[in-house]
Amino acid sequence: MRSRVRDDYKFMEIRDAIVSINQKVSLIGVIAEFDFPKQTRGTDCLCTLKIVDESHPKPGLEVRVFEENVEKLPHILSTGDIIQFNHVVMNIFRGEVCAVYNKKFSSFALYDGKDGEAFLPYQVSPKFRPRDLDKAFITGLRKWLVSFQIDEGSDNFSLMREIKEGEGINMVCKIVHVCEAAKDKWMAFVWDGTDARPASIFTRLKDEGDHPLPLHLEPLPFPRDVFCTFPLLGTVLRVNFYQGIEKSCLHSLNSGKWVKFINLAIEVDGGLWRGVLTPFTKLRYTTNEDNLVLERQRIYDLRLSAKSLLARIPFFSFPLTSQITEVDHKDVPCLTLMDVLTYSKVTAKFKCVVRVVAAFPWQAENFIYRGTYRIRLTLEDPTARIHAYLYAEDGEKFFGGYPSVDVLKRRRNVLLGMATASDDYGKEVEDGARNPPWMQCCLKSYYLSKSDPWGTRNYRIFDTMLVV
DNA sequence: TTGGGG
Repeated sequence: MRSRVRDDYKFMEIRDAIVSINQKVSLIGVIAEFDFPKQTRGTDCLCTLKIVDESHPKPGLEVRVFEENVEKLPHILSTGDIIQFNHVVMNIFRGEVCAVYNKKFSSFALYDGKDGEAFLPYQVSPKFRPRDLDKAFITGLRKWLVSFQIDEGSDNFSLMREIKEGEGINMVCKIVHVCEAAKDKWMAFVWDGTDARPASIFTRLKDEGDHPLPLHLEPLPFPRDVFCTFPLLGTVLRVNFYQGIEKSCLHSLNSGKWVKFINLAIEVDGGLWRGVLTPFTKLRYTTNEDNLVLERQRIYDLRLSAKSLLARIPFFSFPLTSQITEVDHKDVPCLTLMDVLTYSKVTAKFKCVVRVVAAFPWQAENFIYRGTYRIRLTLEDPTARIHAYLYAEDGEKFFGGYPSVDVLKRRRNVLLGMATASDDYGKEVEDGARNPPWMQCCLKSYYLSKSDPWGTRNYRIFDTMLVV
């Protein structure tokens, strides 16, 4: 009897636990992967995590934790943290071995990973009782973890430039910002140094007046000092949280940290890419020395070091086969719209490669108002969107004087990548999604009010000619 | 008891 009590307390290596089906065991391991709480069809909430130790570094053991509410589930701060389970039951579920945490008799304790020094858990379940024995195991795991590299097996991780709509994208990215974008609506901003593919635009230009194409997915524009912390090259993907899981996601997404997402959902909204963390998304262990992280940094460093005038052009505009514009200032290097947004002076001139994703007004006959060109264009590159105006003599230069409405319509259609048709009354209507071509343009920024130069900053296209 | 579905 005495020995059974002792056995109860002893940690089992994962290698031994997986052949102890239907037995109650105690385990301690490093969290290699975890997902976010979901309500089960029964009475409980569930979160699943995968633990590894030296005896079983891959693929790890799944532990399913059932608890009566989200609060009682483990709130994991980071993959790589250490978790201890007492009295979990080894089980076979759908042909796979796993450990099941039973709220009636199991307990857990969560500790910092390899960078931790303390033996005080940061979260424990009510039934947990600490013992001296735990410390030695925590120290051992922390030591082992220093040289541990996770084995990704055959899992495929997409670059930002490979994302497409659907569920189940795996990505390695750096968190560049996390904020409460609106009340109770949190958003993470992630980046891997590559450019997302331009998305088709499905909104109608005739709605542009009342419902303009958004410049960003966050409800309010950022203060400039936040933008200034964003990378200048590569797409920053906005990531939303599936309702109710923010609380368990947020603390594991810290700015500056590289993360691996498994099963990130990808949507397009207003022609902008959006990631969604769902209850089926998992976070996987990674370090700054991870091969996949190093690979992304190499790709980015290579982009940054390119010396050509076109070094910062969008990946998908290369090699700019459709030259629809000609610009003066040919010897000036191209910049990104994030360069433009974060430039240190209000008054400046730039050259960029962008797509025109919207125009207001959209009807060619309204481009000229009281004899003067006045059009607001929405410009996009992989880093940002801005409004830029085509005004007066700059419009004249752009459209080559004052051509007939038919010629203007044709040029607009090319510029915006749009098809039009006529309705039963001969009225022009838009036909289908738009896929605008890339164009080079010169941009100048200026202010409207000297008393508030940053608050009234505007952009205009200049020295640019449409040649279609 | 509960447990991703295709």
